[in-house]
Amino acid sequence: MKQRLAAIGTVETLPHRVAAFLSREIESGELNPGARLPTEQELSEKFGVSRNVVREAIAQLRADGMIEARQGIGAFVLAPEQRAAIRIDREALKDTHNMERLFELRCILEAESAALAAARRSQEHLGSIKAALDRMGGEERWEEGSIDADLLFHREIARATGNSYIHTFISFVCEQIRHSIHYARMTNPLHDLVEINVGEHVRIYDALVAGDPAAAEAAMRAHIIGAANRVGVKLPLSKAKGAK
Amino acid sequence: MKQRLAAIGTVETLPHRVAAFLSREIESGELNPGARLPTEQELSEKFGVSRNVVREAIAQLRADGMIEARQGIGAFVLAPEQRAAIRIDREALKDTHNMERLFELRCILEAESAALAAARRSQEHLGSIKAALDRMGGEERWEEGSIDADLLFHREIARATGNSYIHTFISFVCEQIRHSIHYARMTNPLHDLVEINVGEHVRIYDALVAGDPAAAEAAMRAHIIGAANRVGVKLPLSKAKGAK
DNA sequence: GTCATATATATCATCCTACAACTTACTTCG
DNA sequence: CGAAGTAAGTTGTAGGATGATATATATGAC
Repeated sequence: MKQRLAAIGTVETLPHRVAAFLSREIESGELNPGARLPTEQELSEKFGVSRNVVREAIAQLRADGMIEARQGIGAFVLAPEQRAAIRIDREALKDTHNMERLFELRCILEAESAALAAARRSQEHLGSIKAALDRMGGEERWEEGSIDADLLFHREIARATGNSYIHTFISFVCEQIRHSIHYARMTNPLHDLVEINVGEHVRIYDALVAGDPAAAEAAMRAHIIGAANRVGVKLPLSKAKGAK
Repeated sequence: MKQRLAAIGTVETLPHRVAAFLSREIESGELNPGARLPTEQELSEKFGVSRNVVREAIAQLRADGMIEARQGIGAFVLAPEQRAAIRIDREALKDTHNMERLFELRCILEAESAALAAARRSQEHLGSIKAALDRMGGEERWEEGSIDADLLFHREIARATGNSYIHTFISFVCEQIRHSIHYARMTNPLHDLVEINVGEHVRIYDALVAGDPAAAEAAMRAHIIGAANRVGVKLPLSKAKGAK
């Protein structure tokens, strides 16, 4: 009877659950910055787990800069500004509004990055981007493979900017969107096939080859807006300027 | 002799050090994705700490999606794409090149966000942005206060986009830059006073009031390039278009 | 010999206790 | 009244014990 969804190895460990609980309590504002958390012992009693489990949970929050523990005193909630990590709540992404916001962020990041990539790409970069492009169309409709190739295409463009932070941020945002779409398809098999518009990708690639930043940016912007539409998210971007 | 820098309560706990070590080993490629980590016992012996400490360290890496632990088998390094969090190594930011990259990312994020903010800002938003602006100039040269106000100014603009993810990302990047500059000043007191160009901020604010996205974007871009220059980082942005 | 079952082993997951280090508050004594 | 010392509470670390899970080995039936 111990059913297990096992969403790809996410075994939902005890520390993870405790951390998620506390994290939510902080995000929601029940625990304001400066507030002191209950002691480890109180938490372990409250959740019915060992103090060890509580400590592992707190270690997470601490690493993220959400709380600060001071020996002999206790643990305190830190201000949101001093977070040491960005983490996106996947539960929240089930809300279409948040999905829309994430696509908007992605658009901002990728559009300008495409312009940078067009200006800086090397031949080696173009090669790996082309390879991803080929995989995308040639994957004979094996969905996961096409999606992987799609993501790789975007990551390789981010890499071509030569800026590792841009690469990290774009990879992260894309991956969050991928997970979110994956989940949406699990629960609602309406859109059974995620269409990938190869034409849009080719236009981006051509602009990169031509080394035309403005064209690359426009093509990327159009592509992401299109991709959002295809999964049922319409972007309210102000900047659909000079399209097509 | 137990000297302590005590960078604001960062007491350098044992799990933190172990996590940092493993994290570096993964980032540097010594532990490739798919590779198996040493067992918890081996690690505890290697570092001379208890297994408890090792587990807290691993809990961190797990939460970040850097490794995956499977009961009965071991812990394995995950591919960079499946990170669940973005974290920036502050050690790496001591390198000017990385600082430059971070400013470039910030420029991309904030420029377009300023355009969005200009299109969407409410009166309430303008009020809090103005408040930050006033604090910035009026802080009678108390550095930390001015810097706080500066950051608040940028955060409030990000908030005015109405997109919480944009707010989170911009806050995060700005905070990393702040820490990095703070550190640079500690070790190298050459630039003793971080100048804040109030004029640039006013131009951004005026564009927001006017509801002019293009002007807001241009002003923000010019400001960030200027800010980077003032701390000794020159941005190689391709997009200094329509400058002024 | 081959396959299925049972056992042993390795590893992570959790729990428990104990002590050290640190802070705060109280008590005691001058 | 003041200062030093003491006690209690809290986090940090250590170490061992047990449960859960996966792999490898051994055993036995056919």
